[in-house]
Amino acid sequence: MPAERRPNRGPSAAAANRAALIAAAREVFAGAGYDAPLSMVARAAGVGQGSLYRHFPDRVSLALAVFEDSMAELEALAARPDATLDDVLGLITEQSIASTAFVAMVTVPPQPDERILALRERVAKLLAGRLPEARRAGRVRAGVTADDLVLAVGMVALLLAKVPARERPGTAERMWALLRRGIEP
Amino acid sequence: MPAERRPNRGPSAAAANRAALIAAAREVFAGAGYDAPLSMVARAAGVGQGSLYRHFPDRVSLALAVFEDSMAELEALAARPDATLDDVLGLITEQSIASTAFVAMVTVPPQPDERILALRERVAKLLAGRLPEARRAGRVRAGVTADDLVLAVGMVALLLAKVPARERPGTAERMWALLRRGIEP
Amino acid sequence: MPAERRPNRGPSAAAANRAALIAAAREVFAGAGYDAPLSMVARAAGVGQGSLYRHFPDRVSLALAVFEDSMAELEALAARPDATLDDVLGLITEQSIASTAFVAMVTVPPQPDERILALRERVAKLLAGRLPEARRAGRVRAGVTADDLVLAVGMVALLLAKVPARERPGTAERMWALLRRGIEP
Amino acid sequence: MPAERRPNRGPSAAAANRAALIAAAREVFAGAGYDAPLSMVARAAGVGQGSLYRHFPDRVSLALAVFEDSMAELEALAARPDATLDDVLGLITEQSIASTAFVAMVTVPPQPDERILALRERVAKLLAGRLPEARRAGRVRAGVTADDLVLAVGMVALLLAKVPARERPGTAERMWALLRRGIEP
DNA sequence: TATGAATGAGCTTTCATTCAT
DNA sequence: CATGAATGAAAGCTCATTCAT
Repeated sequence: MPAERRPNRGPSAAAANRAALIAAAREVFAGAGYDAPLSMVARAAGVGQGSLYRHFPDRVSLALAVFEDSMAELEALAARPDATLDDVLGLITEQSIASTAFVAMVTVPPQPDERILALRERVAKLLAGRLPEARRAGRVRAGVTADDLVLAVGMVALLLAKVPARERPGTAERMWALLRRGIEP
Repeated sequence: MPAERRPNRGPSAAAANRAALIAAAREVFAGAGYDAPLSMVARAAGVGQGSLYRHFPDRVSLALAVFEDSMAELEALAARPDATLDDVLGLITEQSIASTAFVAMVTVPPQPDERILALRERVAKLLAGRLPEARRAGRVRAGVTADDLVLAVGMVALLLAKVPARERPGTAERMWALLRRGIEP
Repeated sequence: MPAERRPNRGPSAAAANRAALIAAAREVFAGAGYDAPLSMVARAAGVGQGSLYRHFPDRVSLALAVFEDSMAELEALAARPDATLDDVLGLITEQSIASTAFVAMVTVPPQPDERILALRERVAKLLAGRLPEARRAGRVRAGVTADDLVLAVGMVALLLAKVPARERPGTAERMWALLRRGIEP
Repeated sequence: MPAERRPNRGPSAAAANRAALIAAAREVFAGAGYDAPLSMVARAAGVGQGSLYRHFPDRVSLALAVFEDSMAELEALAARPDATLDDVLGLITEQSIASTAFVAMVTVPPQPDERILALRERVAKLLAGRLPEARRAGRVRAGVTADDLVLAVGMVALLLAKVPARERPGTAERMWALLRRGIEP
């Protein structure tokens, strides 16, 4: 009688498990950092280790899934015709504060992983999309590229990741005060 | 065949071992980050595990030794009467490029270790010392504090740590182009 | 040639592993003392280190499992209405001979561990339960407390632990010959 | 410049070193137990590790030297014509309280080491010497042998070793209250 | 397909012992 | 002959990954 084994809820549970894993990973990555043990994620999701590996064969694929939401949110904002570059940067910053791992990983990939680079491209594209208009509006200097912005965003995210959560808003504020002036004409 | 036991080179090897450990740690920290396994350092130094622990009882004391040189160099520059804030920031940036771990650790301590915080203080003081003059020279805006500079410096170092070595100079250049404008009046 | 990797026998091996670990620990504790390396237990059980730690996260929990049988046996005897104090002491002595670590640990806890102290309490209570009757029967002097008995029992167990197995019965006999006279009125 | 190496005080220091090692070992064994690191002994003695090994090639030989004093004290007492068995047992008990390691090791050797067994013999002989007289004085029952006494003494010492120092006198008292009655006719 | 136990590699740390100086 | 650094073999423990059920 090996204690109480969670019942095999069958294939129909697959989608629910997947969702639970993503939600759990979001929490865990936020709380314990991107390097948290995967077993912690599985436990938090109430799911077996094996299921985690079935859905997400490695840490990166789990992270990608976790970050997809944030990414979508970002792209949704960027797609709105009235969204300015500042709006986009603002949202990224908010996301950095809430989930440093996401922005840092997306903008400054820790390993040369194909899939992560793809994400980075999406961010770059999204920023590039807002850039011409921002230039016209006199918000951005000529020399500043979308790549510069990606790097700046990532840089701030890396910093925020090292800062206690309660100091993040203030720190983000201070760094963007510098960077914004550096971006403006 | 147990591999080849390293001969006991005796006490005279102590100094050489210590130096080898520091050099190896510098490499390893640069390559694999500040969290790299200490055993890797010992291996890279060609030194037994025990010797590493004799010389440096914990990770921080090893790091302090590794970074002492850089710190001294920095303080030497800051002590020269003709050194400007830009000179100091420039040197820190160079150091960030060469040894990202140093600047990142000093400016944005990963753990609240007494000794690391002391280093941070040294850097902050050193920057603060150059600040009034830089303000008088019209190089720095009123609102910018030494703390802002420490954060900025750390932020760039964190970014450089994630970037392949050969892209570091260019990346540092680009980020400081933004930040410098943010700092100036 | 990395030796021969043990095949992963799957979850069905869990119960068997647990039992093997307990059995191995009983042997190892008896042979090498309670301070024996846990890795030795894992090896003796033919089980990976990780499995040992999964089943028993620390030394104490392993010991508790090992000793639970003995404890139950003891309490079963003490619960019988016709059991005398001598019977109980006799059984403890037998157990001391067979598994010195158990009695020594329970009666004279090496560390102030909550769970071990609880075991000690169980033994003390169990002896105390038989004491009044033994006094009435003229088998125990007035001044002798249950605590005295616990100490005496532990003391003998410690001694037996240091004595080669084949000399244990005789040694126990001799020591109890002294102690019994000390206990009687 | 490797710090401050203790000067080599030459051969004449040998005796002083030896004495310092014995004194240090006595302290260390008492404080940190018989299993304390030998390096701790060397440090406490202000002596190099190598010197420790020169004087005492293994832990046992160091222990023997440490215990020789106690042994001599014991034999001196036993040699006095007016010393009773009780006196000798009393002194052993005192020694047990002060330095549990000594009595435990001498009376119940942890390993079958020739030299330790010899010590045990000395204790047995010493007790045997006082036994006939104690029997005549009606202090000891006929069946009780010197070996019984050695075992009893060792047993108490083992117990005391497991008991916090401040409880030792009381515990010794209680156990000997039992044992003494067991010994008397 | 889900489960969670099994596995062992790898890391940190300690310490007995050796040995160049 | 003293010194103390060098050495590496454990030991404890964690975790990514595999795999029988």
